[in-house]
Amino acid sequence: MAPLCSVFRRFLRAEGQKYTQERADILDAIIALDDVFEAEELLLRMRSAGHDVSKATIYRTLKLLVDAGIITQALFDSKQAHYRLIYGQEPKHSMVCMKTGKHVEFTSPELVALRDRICRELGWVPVGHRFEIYAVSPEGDQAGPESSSDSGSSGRPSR
Amino acid sequence: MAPLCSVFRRFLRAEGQKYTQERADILDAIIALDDVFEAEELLLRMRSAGHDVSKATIYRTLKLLVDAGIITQALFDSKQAHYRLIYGQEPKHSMVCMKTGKHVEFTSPELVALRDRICRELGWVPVGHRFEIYAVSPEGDQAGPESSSDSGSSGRPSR
DNA sequence: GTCGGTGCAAATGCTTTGCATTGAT
DNA sequence: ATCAATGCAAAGCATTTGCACCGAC
Repeated sequence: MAPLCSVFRRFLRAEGQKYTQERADILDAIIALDDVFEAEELLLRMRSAGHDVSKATIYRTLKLLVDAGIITQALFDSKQAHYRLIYGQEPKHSMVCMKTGKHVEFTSPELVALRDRICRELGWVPVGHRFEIYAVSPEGDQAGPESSSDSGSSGRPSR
Repeated sequence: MAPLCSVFRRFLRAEGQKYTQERADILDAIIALDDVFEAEELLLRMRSAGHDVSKATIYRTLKLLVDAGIITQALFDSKQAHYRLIYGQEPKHSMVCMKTGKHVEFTSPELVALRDRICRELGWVPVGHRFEIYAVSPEGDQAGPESSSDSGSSGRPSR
């Protein structure tokens, strides 16, 4: 089992906050999810697992988990916030399929190196970054070009 | 003068839509802005320039401009949508200062190369990408470490 | 026993939409 | 003339917040 609860607990203590049942349950649910997720989804899964929490608490706890460095936001091309576990994981990034909506996560040390170099050149100190690729997956490609008169424009997410 | 209006016009015609005064004014205002902007900001600037348009039209037109490949969304670490002109420009990315909130734009051909390689390795066809760096700018650094007991966590935007 | 946490419902704030009017083609 | 666009105000929706009660320390 992950040391994540201890990490969270430690973080909360340092902030003068409490480690409650709800917060523990939310963290457990996130670990069980093991993928990119959104607040609503988390709520539903917890509910069906018999661990009911209010939406407000979900949101409040997600914020804490982000601050604790345990999760981070991901998949920004959407109006809804998405999150992903990061603690103890190599930095991951998303590749999103423009045809099927499917997304896969990948890691890239080169990317970090590139980031550091760009920062150095500009005199900034790197803290973090976010990289998202929009592409067409093999499956989406097979599906053949679809309707929407979209062909002329440059690569941009369909939101 | 930019050929942007013709590009937009052509796009609209192809979609069976009309090139109206309002749409022309909005595009002009965006060109004049010459930076990352948000809907509200655009509205205000247009208003003070005597080109009043409704908020609804701003939003509707921004969507069209994105579809036309003329602008794109940017600066995702915020609850508000931000846009940036992209037509005819080298792909730009943002570096955001975690202390001052300042952001600068930069370009990076290496990044595109890296993206293409990652896609190739996974068998996907690249369409576009988005890269955002969170860092501390020289000015932010001088300001010295500030209050919020944040030091322990990994790099993540403060939202 | 103290604070801080939780749930609820109401409030926010950006963005979208329905509808009657206006305007581009 | 026709069909789409505009403006307005109302609706949506994810997220946040105020407040009374509850629970971790």
